Amino acid sequence: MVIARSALGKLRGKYDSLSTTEKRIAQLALNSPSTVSEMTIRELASAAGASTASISRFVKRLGYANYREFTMELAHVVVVDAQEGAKLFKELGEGDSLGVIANKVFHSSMASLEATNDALSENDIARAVLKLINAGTVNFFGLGGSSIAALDGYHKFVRTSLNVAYHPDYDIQLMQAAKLTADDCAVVISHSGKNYETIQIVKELKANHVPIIGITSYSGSPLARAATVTLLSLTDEIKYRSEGMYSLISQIAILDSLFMMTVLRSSSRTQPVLMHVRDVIERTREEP
Amino acid sequence: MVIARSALGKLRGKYDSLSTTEKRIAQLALNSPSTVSEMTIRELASAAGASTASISRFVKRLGYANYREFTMELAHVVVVDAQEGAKLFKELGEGDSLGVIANKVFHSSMASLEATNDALSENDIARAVLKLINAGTVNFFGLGGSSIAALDGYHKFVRTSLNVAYHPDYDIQLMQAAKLTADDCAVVISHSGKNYETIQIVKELKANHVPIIGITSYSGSPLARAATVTLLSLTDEIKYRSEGMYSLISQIAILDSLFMMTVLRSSSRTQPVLMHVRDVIERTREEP
DNA sequence: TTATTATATGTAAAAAAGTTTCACTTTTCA
DNA sequence: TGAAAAGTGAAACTTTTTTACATATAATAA
Repeated sequence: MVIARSALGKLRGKYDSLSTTEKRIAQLALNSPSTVSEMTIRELASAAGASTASISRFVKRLGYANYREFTMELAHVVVVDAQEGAKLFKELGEGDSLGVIANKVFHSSMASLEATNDALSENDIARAVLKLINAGTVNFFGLGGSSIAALDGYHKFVRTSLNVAYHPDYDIQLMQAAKLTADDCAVVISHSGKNYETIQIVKELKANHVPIIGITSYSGSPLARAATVTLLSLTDEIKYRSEGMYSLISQIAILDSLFMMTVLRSSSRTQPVLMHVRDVIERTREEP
Repeated sequence: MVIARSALGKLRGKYDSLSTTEKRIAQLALNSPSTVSEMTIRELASAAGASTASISRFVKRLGYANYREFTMELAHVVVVDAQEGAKLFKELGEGDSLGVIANKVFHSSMASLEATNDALSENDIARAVLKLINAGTVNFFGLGGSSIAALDGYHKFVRTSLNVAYHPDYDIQLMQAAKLTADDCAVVISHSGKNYETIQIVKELKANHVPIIGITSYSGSPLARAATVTLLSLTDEIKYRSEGMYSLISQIAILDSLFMMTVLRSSSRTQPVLMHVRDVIERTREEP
């Protein structure tokens, strides 16, 4: 199989065998492929001081079927080049355009999702799902920035057959926690995992032996230690001013996953999945 | 530097506002950009069951000067895609394990972010940021599922020097809308862009000439048409039961971007960015 | 509902782009 | 030196693309 030579390669390769006029044309294409790729045959002809006929013959001699094919390949060259150069934007530079800022934000989010996904263990997920679908009531807890994720969890799960509860107010969350039992399930969300009020809630839950699904970014945090199952919402390593920003998206994606799995449970066709959940749990009784 | 929206981004961004015939054309281009990039206008017309005239108008509507420019950009996409490598996730199979389900959810989210990022135009972002930083008060509106994104917007922007407001209650949102003026700014979030209550709010805002930043997934929706600036939160094409699920993450990422840009404004070191915002706007006065 | 207006779409003519023919010039080499 | 070969541009010709126009269809208002 013959490797596809780039347009510039062909140009350089045949350069010596070209006539004077054709060399002029080739020169133009080699010097500024991007410009030439956008020219019509007439424009190129006049730029090279040649006739359109010469250009037409020129591209055929290079092996292209027609002029359009030639410009197309020139354009490819341009793209590849541009990408090589653009690779490496790490940090947000001071003079960055809005487009670059947007790119950076989106890619940080995507990196956070990727990291979070990588860190999830099937075993933990399975245990979490089992707790959820067997719970009398499912209760979401989250304060400050994490209240958004908690609210989202409520919004999603309220569509299922589960009994769910969430209250934005801290005092009510605390009272709610006091009412739960070992038959219920609590989903506690906290980026840092050590917010004082959140920990008060966790203590209350522990006192009542309520199963806790903790969603936090720090595996060593009080929340992570106290939780029955911990799901980590990792963030992209490059931090801006507000590091909690990208963890929200990871938190939500975790909730999405739990939601999807819970929904699938009710579908009879996906009963096998549920069986599999139990299997996974049986198979791994050791625990962290 | 103006961000180059990819051809696919443009296609996805405008897709919803296209006519039936044009959707057919767009579909072809989205499905096999490489093939289409090599077609003449006639071939594409017959492949799409349309006239050459329609194709010509179609590419102009997308913002290209002529058909050749369009095929050229499609060819670019091909190169970029080929380099990305294969993305092999398809649908969720019935017997999929929990780990696979999680993978799928996360990758759908990432794909949604990618599509959303692709479809954002720097021009639109710039206009949105300018509206925000010059507004007397910034007001978030969102009902149902989108209330979460609205709340998130409030949470983020409340840390800035801007005056922000958000109320979860519909009636209060409506009253709040009635109080705003042309000096304020409204951020209206709605996945479908056509929720009845949301549109009532939009009408109220329009009556008062309040600038509207619309965040929705459908470029042809009433919200998108009414908004001063529309930012599209695209979702991965593969839909599950609840398609709004992945748009939340895109919505949040858009808000993150706006937030970052707004924050950067207050840093004196990044004043150039702001200048650039104005530049971008000056430079691009046409367009919808 | 019907009239009216806007939107979509294809046909066909015009314009633009690209290719080929042909006559003329220059170069090559016996 | 002079025939054959190669190079070139003008113009005829073909193909491709755009635009103008007419018609159909959908949306909107009375």
